[in-house]
Amino acid sequence: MPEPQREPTFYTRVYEVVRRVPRGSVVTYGQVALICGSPAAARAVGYALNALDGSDDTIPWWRVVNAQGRISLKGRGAAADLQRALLEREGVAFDGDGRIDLRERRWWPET
DNA sequence: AGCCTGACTCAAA
DNA sequence: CTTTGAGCCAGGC
Repeated sequence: MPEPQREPTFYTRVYEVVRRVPRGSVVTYGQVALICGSPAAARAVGYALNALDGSDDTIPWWRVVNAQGRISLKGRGAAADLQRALLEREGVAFDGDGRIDLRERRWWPET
């Protein structure tokens, strides 16, 4: 029998990683890419999350921010406000420039 | 198959 | 501080 199913796709890996991010913590796109095996595939991570489009509420997409600790949905308006609201509700604080203190909020999987 | 785009990131100027 | 270019992956035409 030929291979019934190949390794999980990049999307799948992204979802699995994001799903493990605990409440009140955040990760960066680059981090997720690294965990998925492609250190420089941060763009694909964003693309994967974009593909969710709210159809998968089991994935805390709002806990993913860019490397500067800021929300990358700046150009999408409503979604950006939603993300910030959701994070603040989990206890994640933003400074005057809309940045999160990654030194304290960054989550990292256990090897 | 090729080319373009995008919720990204980093280094260099 | 800002701007530019290159690298990465998947999807649509």
